[in-house]
Amino acid sequence: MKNNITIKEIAKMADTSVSTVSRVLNNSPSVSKEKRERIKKVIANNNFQPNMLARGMVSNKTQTLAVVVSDINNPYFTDLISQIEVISRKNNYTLLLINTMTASKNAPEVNVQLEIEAFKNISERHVDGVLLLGGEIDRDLVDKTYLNSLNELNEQIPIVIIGQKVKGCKALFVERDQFLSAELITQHLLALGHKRIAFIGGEPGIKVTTQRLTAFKKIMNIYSQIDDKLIILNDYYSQSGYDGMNHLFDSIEVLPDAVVAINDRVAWGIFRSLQDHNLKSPDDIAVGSCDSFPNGEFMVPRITTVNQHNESLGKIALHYLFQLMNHDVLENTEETHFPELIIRESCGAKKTE
Amino acid sequence: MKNNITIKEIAKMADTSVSTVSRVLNNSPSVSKEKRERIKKVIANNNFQPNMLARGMVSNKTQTLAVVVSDINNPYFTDLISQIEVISRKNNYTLLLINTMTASKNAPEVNVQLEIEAFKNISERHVDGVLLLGGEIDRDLVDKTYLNSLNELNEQIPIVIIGQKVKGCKALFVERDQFLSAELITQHLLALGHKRIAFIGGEPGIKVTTQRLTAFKKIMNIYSQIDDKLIILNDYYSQSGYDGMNHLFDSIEVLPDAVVAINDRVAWGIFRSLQDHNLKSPDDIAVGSCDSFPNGEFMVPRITTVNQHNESLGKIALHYLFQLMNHDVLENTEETHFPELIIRESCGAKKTE
DNA sequence: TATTTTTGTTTAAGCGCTTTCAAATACAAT
DNA sequence: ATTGTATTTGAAAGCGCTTAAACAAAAATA
Repeated sequence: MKNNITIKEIAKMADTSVSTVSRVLNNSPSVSKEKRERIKKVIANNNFQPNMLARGMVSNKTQTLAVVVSDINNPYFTDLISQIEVISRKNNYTLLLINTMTASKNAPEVNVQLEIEAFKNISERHVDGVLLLGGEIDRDLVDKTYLNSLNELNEQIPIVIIGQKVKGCKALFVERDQFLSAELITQHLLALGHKRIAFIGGEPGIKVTTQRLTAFKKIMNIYSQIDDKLIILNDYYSQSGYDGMNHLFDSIEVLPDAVVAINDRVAWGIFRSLQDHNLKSPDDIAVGSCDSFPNGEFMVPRITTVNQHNESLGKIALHYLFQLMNHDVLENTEETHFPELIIRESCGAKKTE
Repeated sequence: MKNNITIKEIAKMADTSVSTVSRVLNNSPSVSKEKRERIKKVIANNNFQPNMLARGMVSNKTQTLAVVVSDINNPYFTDLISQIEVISRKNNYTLLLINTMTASKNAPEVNVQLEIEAFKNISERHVDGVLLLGGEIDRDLVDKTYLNSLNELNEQIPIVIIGQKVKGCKALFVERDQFLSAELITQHLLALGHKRIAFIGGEPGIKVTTQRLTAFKKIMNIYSQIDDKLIILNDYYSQSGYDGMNHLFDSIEVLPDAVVAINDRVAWGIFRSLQDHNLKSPDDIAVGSCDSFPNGEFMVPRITTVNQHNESLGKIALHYLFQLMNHDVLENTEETHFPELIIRESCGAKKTE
């Protein structure tokens, strides 16, 4: 492995001092034109790359953002990350990626420990900012030790969390309205004449699930009634939708008219289960979802779902993070998006009694 | 933002020298038991985290691996990354993520430039190793400047590439057999009695596509014949499959018996197109794919595809990377996996003439 | 008791940069 | 020539850590 050339050697070759070279590297003004040119030439000829560690030591800036994500295999998160990556790169930041896999059902203590270690790691690395996407913070009851550790990191480095606000957490939150999304799809199904509606998917004890389920129940209580046997939680994957729907077939006498899935992937599993029982959506059972995933328009049937405008979520989060990093007074972005119903096929047309 | 405590202050508080504190941090032997305990206590009480930048400066180790990936929204890559992340973390490495988005069809020069800048960034950051997943390296004709830049980085930092070997590239390659995967699915379709077979998806000029297409043609030439009008390349997404199949409906008099899709996502688009034309797979047109994606078993119809054993690819790549980083003599992993046909529903049963 | 060896500790140099401060040079105005 | 001012430059300190080398104290050997 080749040793890297240093600023010292550049200085020697350009017959000047280290400080002057440093000045041209940082575009400091007070360097004479000819000297600047000469130094630049030497830098280019030798393909010199300043060592960021050394720079970071003195400037206290690493040009690095940490992204802590609970499940990098979830398209919702990768979508966010790719947004974040592009904007970061444009602003000269590189991402440190930490996948805490909280979504996989480890024992809660394990997950907590994993994330706390991530915070420690981040602290040691002196990144300039932190983005937290999902994980322990999403639980209805956030672990106390965890919260302390997060707040402690927040004293050192600004943190922006994409998720639902947590009491006692001092980081900045960027929220989506999880209630409204579930309300929209439930209302839509009711408006189409469906009465007996199931709710499938999502993990108990996780805020998103709790909030969507609460909204579902609220709307159902107003316009119809709830059958608790039709509520089946588990997680956010297709398997969960498949198992959930199969369970209904196995355990219920009267099937529901419609199903609300926690997201499109769960809906996918539900479609598969329906097909296995020679039933079709929407003709036999309508299916709507609360969270639009890519390629929903190619599903069979094309899925009716709720778009949560994830496309600008990363941008907003970074907007705030950069402001925190600059110690700016926080200034609102204009981008407040409301969830939006995407009507396709899977809920069917108006049902005539 | 709180200032971090330093080793110097710890030393003062523990009434000892900086070097002794450093020794207990690094588990060096020659520290008396009582002093070690005392120092450890002070460290714990003050929640001291050694500054990794400073450590990196002197040790020339950053405990960081760079992952350069061309499309983080592609489940194939996120799957790899999550494997890589887990193993790295266990070995005390954190990932620097760079998404070059080559998969999006920028002008080639733009992509090349983007990756070259990524290499520069990586070089500045003095990471300990680099993993390259897709991108420019996947082209049939790799750009010369790009290759130079990659080789140059490789002089400084060990690089492992998951992809097809490139002549003149000095990094280490971990390959999958792209020919065999396409052969398997093509043979399977032929064995079931299908004769007129289309090939949809993939990007021209990209190695994976070229190799799979070559294999497809080879097998077709032996057992049947090729109709060039049935070969439609584009990219790797569902839209591409949808458009491709629609194009066949619009432009061809005699539809094919079967289709080979470049991957499951493209197949998904094909299914949607078939449905739009009131056709069904496998009954009307059989569809097989070369590259298994998660949840294929929930598709309607359940897709017959080829498993390329991605589940151990990341592990193997890291195995080699760690060896390179240790300047070990390269030692083979025992894990040579061959692609494997997963027979589900979408190719149908044996066709009777 | 003197001498060597072992063990524990500190001092100091240095990793590659940035930045302060003081010195040197240039130029203009007197 | 003399002074004042503005512009360039370089020496040196320091960022937080590791580590080689020097030193001191304790233990082992003669």
